[in-house]
Amino acid sequence: MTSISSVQIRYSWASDPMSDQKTTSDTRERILDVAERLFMENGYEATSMRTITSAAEVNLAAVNYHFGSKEALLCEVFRRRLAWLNQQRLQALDELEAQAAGAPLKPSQILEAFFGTLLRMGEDPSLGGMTFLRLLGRTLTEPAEFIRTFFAGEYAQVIDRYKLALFRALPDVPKAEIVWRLHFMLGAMSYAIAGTDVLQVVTGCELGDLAGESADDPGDTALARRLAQRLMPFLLGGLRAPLPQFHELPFPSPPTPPPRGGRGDS
Amino acid sequence: MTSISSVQIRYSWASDPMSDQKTTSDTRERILDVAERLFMENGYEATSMRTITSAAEVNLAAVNYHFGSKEALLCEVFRRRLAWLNQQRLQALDELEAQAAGAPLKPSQILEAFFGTLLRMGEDPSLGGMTFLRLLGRTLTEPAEFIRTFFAGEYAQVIDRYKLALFRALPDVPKAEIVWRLHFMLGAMSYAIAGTDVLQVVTGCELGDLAGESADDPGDTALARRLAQRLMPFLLGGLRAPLPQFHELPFPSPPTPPPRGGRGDS
DNA sequence: ACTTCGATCAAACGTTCGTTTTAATGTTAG
DNA sequence: CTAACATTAAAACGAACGTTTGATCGAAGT
Repeated sequence: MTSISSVQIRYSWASDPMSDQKTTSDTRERILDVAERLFMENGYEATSMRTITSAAEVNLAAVNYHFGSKEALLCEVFRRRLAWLNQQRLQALDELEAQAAGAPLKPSQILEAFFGTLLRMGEDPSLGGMTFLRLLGRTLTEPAEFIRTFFAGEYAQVIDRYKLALFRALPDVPKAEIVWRLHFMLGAMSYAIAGTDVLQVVTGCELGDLAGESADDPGDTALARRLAQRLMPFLLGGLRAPLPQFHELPFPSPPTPPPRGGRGDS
Repeated sequence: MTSISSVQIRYSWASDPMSDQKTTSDTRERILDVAERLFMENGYEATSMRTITSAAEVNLAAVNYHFGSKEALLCEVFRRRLAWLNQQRLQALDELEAQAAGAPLKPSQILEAFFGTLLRMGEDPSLGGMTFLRLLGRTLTEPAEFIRTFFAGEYAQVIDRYKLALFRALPDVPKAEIVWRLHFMLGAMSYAIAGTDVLQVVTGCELGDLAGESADDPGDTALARRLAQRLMPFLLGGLRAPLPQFHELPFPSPPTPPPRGGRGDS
């Protein structure tokens, strides 16, 4: 219910008639908002242009006019949020490192800067709220080529910075191990967000009980805050878990031939 | 290349002409094998019936004849693996509890029974190997209704048993907290598996270096083993992490401002 | 030998997809 | 007023989708 009334157009030109950016019609923003929600609810492939444009109450051709294609629409849905998010993440790391004055940061500080920045987006509906967080978590596993290359470009810089910060924060942990655990942490967070209604069924609906009612905004906001409180200790515990003891292969230094080669019947 | 020659049909009737099961044509199995791989590579929606049937070298109508619909095909792809997997999981828990003689199990034992059983499937190509594991990880976030209800039914029993085992293993931890962390662990594992080529790009391809060459079977087998060695300590560390201290809101009461972080760690 | 029946086949079904085209609209500048 | 422009509207495009149909094949069954 009330599916369209929550669009809340900004109308910045109404209070700022001097704006020279009248070319940016609100059709664009309305398409982006609706596409963000529908892509989250149904997935990219299962959401048709006609569903998007009719829900946004715009013409079918509007998407191709403003964005060029359906693929470009999805990328733009992410770009307008990820640009801000990853800039915030870099800025948060900058401030932490400046105030540490050369000393390595604490792992908890790094995780707070990376994951806390994201989870705080889930509390702010004007930044996409939980809708965007869920969409992000679900889309990260999409196998489509253009999505993977898009995310690779958007995340390359921020991941590299945080990786180096973790290397310095945990000098005794092998770098490969840190990369693996960064991988695990990203997965735990993405799934926890994306699956709040998928794995809830699996885990017996107890998360749903804790998440409060299914109201549009306050429920999601509370969920984001509660999720952050639960997730951060888990991630920190996993990151600092005792290392696995290897009988062999701490790193692939020797050009090890594939064990049990056999003749390839491929 | 050589995409079809790796089907390796069994031909059990060739050496066992007494088999009364001639009705089970190998067409069924060939469709399931090919569909499993293509659904993993492209996702469910982006994989067409024509792609599946032509790759399996069967007629287009064969899927509808043997399975009824595309949705039923996906469910059958999972059912033939999940039935065995979850039965193994229940059996592993039964044996652990029988040998514990009433005493609560150790968390590491429970995690090993649940996640180790799955990860060992990744080492056995006859059980689907990493192809099935990746498909499982990616499909768990699919928003389609029939997929969610299917998984809910397949996982209900095993999740409930393991949840209770964790409750008894960690009597001092609130049950809601355990459910959350079970949620996080499932996510970390699923993403780590599903994203071995997605998040690899994000994390800088160092996991790919560790995973060895891109050979079909030995690479995946080695990856599954290495993944298990890395993942289990992480999950255990997260599960046993110190509990978050709540200054307020064990339930949603006031609109709390964002808590000023910066408490010491370690 | 004829029937039966499950399995496979080619061909077509109607629908929906993303995109394009062409015309009409409203606004801005000269 | 008009020319130029950016935006929206309606309609259609060809292609691809999941599914269904009716014929054909081949190996039991009586």
